[in-house]
Order: sequence, then structure tokens, then C-alpha cells
Amino acid sequence: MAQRVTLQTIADHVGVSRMTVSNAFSKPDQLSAGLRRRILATADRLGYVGPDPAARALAKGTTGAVGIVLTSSLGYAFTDLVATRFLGAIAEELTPTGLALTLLPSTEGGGVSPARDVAMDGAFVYSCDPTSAALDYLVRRRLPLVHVDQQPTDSASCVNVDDRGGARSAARHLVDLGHRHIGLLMSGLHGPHGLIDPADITIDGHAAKERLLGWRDALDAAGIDPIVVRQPATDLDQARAGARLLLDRPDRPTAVLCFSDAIAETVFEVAEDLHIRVPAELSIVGFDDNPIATRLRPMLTTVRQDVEAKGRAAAAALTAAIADARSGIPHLPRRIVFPTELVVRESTAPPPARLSVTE
Amino acid sequence: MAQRVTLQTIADHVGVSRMTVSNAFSKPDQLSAGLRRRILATADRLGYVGPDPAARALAKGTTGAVGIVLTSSLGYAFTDLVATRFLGAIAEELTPTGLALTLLPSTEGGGVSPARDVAMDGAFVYSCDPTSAALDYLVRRRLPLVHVDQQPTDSASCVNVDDRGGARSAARHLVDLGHRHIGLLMSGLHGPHGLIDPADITIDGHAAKERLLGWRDALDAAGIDPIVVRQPATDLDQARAGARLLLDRPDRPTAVLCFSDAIAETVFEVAEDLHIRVPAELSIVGFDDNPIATRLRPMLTTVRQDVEAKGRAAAAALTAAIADARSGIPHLPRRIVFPTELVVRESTAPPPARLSVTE
DNA sequence: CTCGCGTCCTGTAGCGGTATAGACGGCCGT
DNA sequence: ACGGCCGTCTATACCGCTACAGGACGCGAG
Repeated sequence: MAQRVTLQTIADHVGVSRMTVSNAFSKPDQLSAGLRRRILATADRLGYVGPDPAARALAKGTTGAVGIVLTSSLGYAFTDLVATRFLGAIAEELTPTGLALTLLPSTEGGGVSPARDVAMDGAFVYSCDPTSAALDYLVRRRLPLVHVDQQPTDSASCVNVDDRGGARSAARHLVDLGHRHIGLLMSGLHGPHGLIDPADITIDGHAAKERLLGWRDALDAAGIDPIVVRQPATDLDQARAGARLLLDRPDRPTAVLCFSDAIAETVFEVAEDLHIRVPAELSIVGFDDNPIATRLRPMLTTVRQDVEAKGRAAAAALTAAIADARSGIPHLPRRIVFPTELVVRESTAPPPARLSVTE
Repeated sequence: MAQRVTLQTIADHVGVSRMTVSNAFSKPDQLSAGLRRRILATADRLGYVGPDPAARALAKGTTGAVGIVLTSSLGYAFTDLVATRFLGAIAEELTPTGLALTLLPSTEGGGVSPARDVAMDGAFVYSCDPTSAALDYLVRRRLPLVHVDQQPTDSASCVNVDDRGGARSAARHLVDLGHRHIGLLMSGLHGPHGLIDPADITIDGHAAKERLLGWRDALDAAGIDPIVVRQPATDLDQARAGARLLLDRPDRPTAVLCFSDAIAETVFEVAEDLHIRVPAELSIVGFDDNPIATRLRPMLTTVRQDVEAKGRAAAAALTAAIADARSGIPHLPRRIVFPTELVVRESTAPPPARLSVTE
């Protein structure tokens, strides 16, 4: 096999030092234009594309890529429009900086854990299990980090949305409409599924925790004790089973608050199956303002968050953190919280008049 | 600032050679269990996470990450369910191998082009401009490559679906229903938009080219000359304008073949605006069998492709190519083509009876 | 007793770049 | 004529790790 072409190969051919060839590629102002042209020409002739990224990474200490750890199931994360729009916004914002985005599975594969073993200049931590080993590696590597939709930390920049406030206004909206019998539909990969005691809910994510708190802020204030169901996020059939648990019971709630619009959609489907009219007999509120919200009929009342802004802010925070780390400036972590906004559409209405309820 | 902890630091503390410490991390069977425990313990005490990925990449020649170049606009790619499901399948399939997936913008940013400057072990090329500089870099770097939805090459593995066959059966379906006046709705970022002469269509992607060929196979055979409109893929409003161009004209076609289900959706919307009944007055056929196909009312007749299988096959092909490259075996490129299947649902029907047409 | 072999550990030589300091000639101002 | 400075190019020392070729030692077989 032919010897690999390196800077030295080119240097020998042109008759200059290796350093000069390096400069021809990386510091054009360090040598005369004529020589540079000659070097680049022979480099091209020899099939040399550019300085080897791995070697450059070692020598310079920068890799040109940042990572992002997501929830355990990458496959699932990619079916969720909210997550993908966020990712897209990050990628888009990163493009002009020349940084690539590396998707890091939080699990180990073949004895290697990407969060520990892949070279990168910094990373995002996006709605991922705070106890995961991947996150721990990232922290111990002292990488510039930005947490998104995570429990805020002091040590790194955090980007969040006002989940609690949004959830609170969603719940208040239902209360104001007159609902007193309300179901909460949570979602999560792990942990208990099905009907749940609202007291001892172990919620996975920070966002879930906050949204639940927000709902209960408003519900507690109105003296309402919700029925809580937790459904798995991955399997659509199982998810529908969760919704059915809430709707297919004698004391069916007149309104459901959903952890996300995707979940709200399953409620729509189950309601249709059960011939429950929305919103006449059942009000449904989502969260996120996913594009599907306006595609549903009736259109979904939901809580809007600007995931694109979240992505852009996260990208900006990370590039800033990386720049500070390079220049040796002690980085001042940012704490960004985006507002949420209740968007009332067609899926909520006053509860049906209670005709034959003896009380 | 404290000196960085390296293998040597640990070696000095424990009183062994640096090589032994390296083995403690990378080749556990090369030293006694006791010593290894001691080394790992002091490493942990010193805050050492593991061998530096950049240095290891240089020494070993592997990085633990593979890249993927997508269409120019990463942000757009992430709003498309077909693309994201494909990405998800790749990521999922890669996870157990310990490989991370790096998203490579095909454009340059800040003087660096990730496809040239980011270290990786191989890469996917997914429905991206074959003349792009990014692709050229990848090829010149001699990286193991897998092309997906691209014009097949001899030099690398290719994964495709039978776009042409699927399009052909879609068009034939309309012909069989009795349609003679058919519109074609293409999509593309660049190039001419609006009404287009079917003769000189410059299509971006390989898939687009194939689908067009398939449609015309069936249409030509029936002696039908379609009306062709090409709409931009990014902007939803502009996309709808494209659909309107087709529907809002005196000789409106009785059926539309769409490049994708996402485009078909815009046709639904425009048809609703124009009070055109689907399928009574207008038949619509999509492509991909995107999840939205079954959410549309009436449910969309479309051509199914299994994007998840495509993703898994691509991942398998790339890991195989990388393994071969490592072992020095000359890699035998694979050529994989997945079948497509017409799924007839509710959006297609015979054309309306022509009442007052003089012929 | 010696040879051969396996286990466990070490020393050296890279991997392919970049940082940094300095060599060298020419041009400037004085 | 001379010191200083700028524009170019070079020499050397790493960056942190792994491959590879041994060396030392213990043990069973001949």
C-alpha cells in the first residue's frame, strides 16, 4: 500500500519545511502567495485533502464538533417533532460556526461510551436522565456544557422554558371553564405506568416535574384532586391504552391535561373510538404547540413554547462557553428561561351540564 | 492552572509505566486484576476519566464517530418526518456498535468545512447534491462511504428504494381509474419553480429523477401528457402556491401525483380552500407513506417505502465497510434496493364524469 | 537442569499535526 | 553606514496515546 500523504510528503516534494506546508493550509498570511500556490498545487496533485483532523485535534486541542446527549432511545427522539425541531434549530445555528453536531447515545455500545470516548469541544445535555453515566462522563471531562430542559445547575449554562407557568395557565383555563373533574396524562419511558397515585409520582424529566407542579398549582388552588395516568412514550398502542384508562371509566373526567401534544393526539383517537365528543363532552389541552396541534380537528388548545428559539439560544450559549474556555476566561454560566403561552383553540369548552348527578 | 492529568501522571503515582496504565484502560487482559484495580482507583482519585479521545484517535486511527451529510439546510431536514425517521433508524442501529453519528452541514462555516475537517471513521451521504464540495472532500479523504437515495456509484455501497417502480404503479393506478388529465407536483430547493415544461426538468435529487421517470413510464404508455409544477420544499406558503398553480386553472387536472406525502398535504389544503372535493373531484397520490398519510382525511393513497429498513441497512453497510477498511480487505461495495408498494387508501377515485366536454 | 512457553510489565518509536522561538535578508529612517 | 523591523521560512519540541518488540520471571515438561 502506498505511503500515506502527509505534510512531510508535500514538504519534500516542494522542497520546503513541513511547517511551511502546514502554514499554507492553516495560516495563509504566514507565507508568500506564490509559494502557497505552489504548495497547494502539489498537495492537490498528490491527493492531499487537508491536514488530518485527528492529528490537528490533538495538536490544537479543538475538534470542530460538539456533542448532544439525548434520552436513551435515539430512535424515539427522532419521531418527536418537538425534539427534531429543536435539533434542527441547533444544527442550523451551528452551521455558520463550522461546528458539526454529534449525536451521543447515552448508553454504552461495544464497550465504548461515546460521551467518554468521542472527541468534542463541548456538548448539549437535552432532557436526559440526570443520573446517566453519559452525563457524568461529560462533566468529569470538564467539557463546556449547556443543559436544556434539565434541572438548572450552577456550573453550566442552562436553557429552559417556563414549563410550570405554562402548565399553570393551562390548568387554570380548564378551571375557569368550570371543569372540576380533571385527568392528567403524563408520559415517560421508565417507571410506573397506568393509574398513579398523584402523591408519589416519580417523574423522569425536569420538564415533566415542572409541568406537573404547574398543573397542581392551579388545581390545588381550586381544590381539585386530579386523576393521574402515566403512559409509556414509545409504543403508540400502549400510549393509547393509557389514554383509554382515563376515558373508559365510570367517573370519566370532563377534561384532560396532557404532557405533550403528541399525547393529546392519542386522547383524540381514543375519544373518537369511544364516541366522546371533543370539546362538548371532553376538553383536551396539550403542551408544546407541536405542528400537529393545528392539524387535529378540533384544533388543539395547548401551551406554546418556542423550541426553535430554545435551540438557537442553546447553540449560542455553547459557542460562548467554548470560546471562553479557549481564551481561559472563567465562564459565567447563563441562565435562560423562555416564556410559554396558552393558546386557546377549539379543543376546550365548558364541561357538559351535569344532568343526573345526585350530590 | 493545574497540570493536566494524563496517563503519565497516573503512571508516576502508581509507580508503573505509562503503557501499563494505558493497558489498564484499553486492554484489561494485559495486566493482573489487582494492579488494574489499583491503577483505576488512582486514576479515579486524580479525576482521570479515560484516555483522551483526540490522542487516541491519532494513535489508533479510529475516532468512534461516523458522519452524515444531508441536504444543504439541516434545519429543513429535521422538519421532515421521512428524513428524521431515517436518521433515527441509523442512530438506533449504530448505538450498539458504540459509534456516534455526526451531522455534517454540507456548507462551509467560518472557513472550515466539517466534511473536510472533522475526524470520523466513515460517512453516510444522504440525498445530497452530488456536486457538493462536502461530498467531494469525503471521497478524497478515502473514507468508507455509504450512499443513500443517491445515484448509485461503483466505488461505495449504495442503499436505494425502487422509486421508479413505485412511481410507475402510482401513475398506473390513476390511469386505471380512468384519469387522463394528470398533474405532477415536484419539489426542490433550487432550480426553477412554478409551471415547468416536462421536457427540460432539471431535478435535484436522484430520487426525484427516478420518481419522475416512473410516473412518465406509465403516463407515456397511456399517451398522457402531464402538467408539471415544481414547488420549493422549504417555505410552506410558497409550497401551497405551487399546489394552487395546479388546481386553480381552467383545465385543472383530475388527479395529482406528488413527490412526497408532505407535498400531498399542501394539495389537500389548497383543495379544501378551493372547495374541491377529494377524491370525488380530485384524486391525490403521495409518496413515502409518511405517518401523516393516515392522519389526513380522506386518508392518502401513497407509495410506501420502509425508511427504517433503509436506515438499518445503511448503518450495517457502513459498519461493514469500516471493518473491511480496518482489516485491509478490499471492500466489496453492496448495492441494496428496497421495494416500494402502492398503498391505495381513500384519496383516489375515478375522475368525475365529464358532462359538457365536446370532443 | 534446562528449555520452552505463558504471564505481566516496560521502553521506544511513532501517529500527523501545531506552537514557538529564531534565522535570515531586505528595506526603512537617520 | 547602521540598528531595527517586517516578511518569510525553518528547527525543535511537544500534544497524549498506542503498537510493537522485547525482558523478567515462574512453571511444567523433557
